[in-house]
Amino acid sequence: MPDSLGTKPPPFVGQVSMKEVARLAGVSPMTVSRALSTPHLVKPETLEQVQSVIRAVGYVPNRVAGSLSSRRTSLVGLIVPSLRNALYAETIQGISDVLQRHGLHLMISDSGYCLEREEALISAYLAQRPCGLILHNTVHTEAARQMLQGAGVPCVETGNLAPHPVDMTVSYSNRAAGRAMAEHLVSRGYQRFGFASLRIGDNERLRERRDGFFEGLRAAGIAIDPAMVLEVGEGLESGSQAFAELIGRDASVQALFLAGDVLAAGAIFECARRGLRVPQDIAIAGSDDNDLMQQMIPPITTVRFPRYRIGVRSAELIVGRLGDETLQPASEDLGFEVVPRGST
Amino acid sequence: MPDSLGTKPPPFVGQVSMKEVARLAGVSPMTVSRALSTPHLVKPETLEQVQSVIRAVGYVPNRVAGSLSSRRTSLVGLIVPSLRNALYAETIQGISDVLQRHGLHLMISDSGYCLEREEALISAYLAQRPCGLILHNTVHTEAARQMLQGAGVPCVETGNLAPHPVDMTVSYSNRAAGRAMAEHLVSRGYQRFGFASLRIGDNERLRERRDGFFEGLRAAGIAIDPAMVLEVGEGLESGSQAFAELIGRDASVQALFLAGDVLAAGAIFECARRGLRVPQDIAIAGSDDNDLMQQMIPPITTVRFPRYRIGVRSAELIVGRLGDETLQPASEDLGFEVVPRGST
DNA sequence: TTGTAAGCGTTATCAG
DNA sequence: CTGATAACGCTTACAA
Repeated sequence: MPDSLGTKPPPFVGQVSMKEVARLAGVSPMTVSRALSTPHLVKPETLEQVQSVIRAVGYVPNRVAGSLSSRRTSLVGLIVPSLRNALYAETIQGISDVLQRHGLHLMISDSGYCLEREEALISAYLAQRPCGLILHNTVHTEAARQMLQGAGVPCVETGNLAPHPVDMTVSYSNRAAGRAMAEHLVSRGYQRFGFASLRIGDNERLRERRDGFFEGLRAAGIAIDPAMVLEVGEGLESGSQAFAELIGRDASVQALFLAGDVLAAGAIFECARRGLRVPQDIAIAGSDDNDLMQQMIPPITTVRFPRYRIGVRSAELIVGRLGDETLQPASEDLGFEVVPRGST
Repeated sequence: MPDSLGTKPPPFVGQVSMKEVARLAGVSPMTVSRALSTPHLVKPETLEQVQSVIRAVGYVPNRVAGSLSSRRTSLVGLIVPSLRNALYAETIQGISDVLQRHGLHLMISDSGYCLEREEALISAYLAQRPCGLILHNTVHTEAARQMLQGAGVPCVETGNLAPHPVDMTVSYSNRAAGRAMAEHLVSRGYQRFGFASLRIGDNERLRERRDGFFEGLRAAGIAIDPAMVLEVGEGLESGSQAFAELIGRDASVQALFLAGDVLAAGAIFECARRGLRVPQDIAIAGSDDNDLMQQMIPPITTVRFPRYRIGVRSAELIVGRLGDETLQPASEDLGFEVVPRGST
């Protein structure tokens, strides 16, 4: 996969090695190593001496060598479906905040919602011997599962409650969220529903959310017309289109659940353009709360997921495992919240 | 900085080493190495033999060892001011897309808009011996500059046209963008202006955009009242507040340039709530185009920056340098575009 | 508190 | 086309 990037004498930072620092400081390399990793075990004067040489020559330790020797890197790998999506940004920030506090570094890639690409990435990441792996996905290829299981690297799956986690999970239940939204809408008295989401494909999270929604409706004795179920692309524009399509198919529809991305906001914009009143003429609910949902006119009823917290807990589980390898596989359900607003 | 994460016998993926694979395949480790990196240099039958052992035992090469030996990693470091911000997401995606194509991996952190934290991150990243570094920032501490210069690692600065790049730059001119927006608004006939941005602090990009705006107004013989210049927090809500504050200070203001984040959209929402007509009662312009700006009612005039392209070109410059170390420092201006819409 | 010795698992190099 | 050998720059383990 990696194409060759030239084979000339490669660039390298280390003009100065630990050995050289040691020589200049008149100590052994081991003492320099200690001065860096366990300064309290070095005599103050020696420490001072070493540190001054380090500063003088601008020595930057080589973690590649260090990692090989100690058999431990400071890299945590993260694979998300998409980097563009603001959705994942919150989680990434949570992960990053925790890792940074612990001197760990985040390696990140996107699978483009493709399981085969995820598999390739997992393999490439394992080659870097990361000290942890976080996957925003709970469905993997068989090969990927095997690699993960065999690797013995702490691994957190997130984005959905995984029934059979490879190792650890931190998430919320998309199915329950969908159900809860159905219950909310039913409780408001709506009877005729429409549903749109991003393309589901391999996306277990969306599938669950949708199925949960249908389940909730069924529980209330309501069936949704298959013609009123849509998959569309990303972006506000798609939300507008989804709205147009659904209302075109059944003008008497009373409530739409537009699950994912900012589809619901796009629908509200479309309503405004058409002069439709929300929720009097039609109710609209979304998922993934953010300040746009809150600021829209009317503000949009959504399901809120604790995305930042999920990032934080995912990273914390990795860090915890590093500190204590006997920690058992954990599965955390961080829940969700239906936020009722003016749009329903 | 890294706090100790336990010192027990560390976890490791490599149940199987190259040596072991070699033994099982009845060849030397070097042949296994070649089978992996330069398969065309290995006799087909030997290759087949080695590959089948690799599959059988699930061997995952250890890139840490490989990197140490070859003195070359496949890691590119990226430091952005914030991971949350959708702004950077586009650029990150561009970088990631290119790196992935070349078998490189992205290490990412956020500096939280803090130069000292950026410095610490640069140092930590250099310790990983990355094959490239991308900084979404052009102003650094003196120590950071020195490290970067001494490191000899390909480095791209972005986010603003750097007058004195450490190595390479890929960007657009925030100053020119500010000026262009001033010219646009002046050309529409507005005379009394207000300006709000996120907190500027060490953020050279925002400072330049603001100064460019003032410069453009001055060039048209227009002065902006210092009381009509504001700094606010992030988010739509802040945009609403900025609007409220500015209009409160001078009800006769005709046009607002809300530079940064989604401030302009927040202002438009506030107008809607107050029943003000845009642009008849007041014109509003923003920066950083995205589909929200486009979908708002009215759609918002903005400056559009080629954020995805910037990511792509940044990564390409790194990759290019890896392939040919004699490539000279490049500085690319990818420009920007004022997108006139209904809000002005 | 410091030092010595022995790797860590690859790849560069050169010989065959 | 294949192999032997010597690094790569650090840390672990043990000794002094």
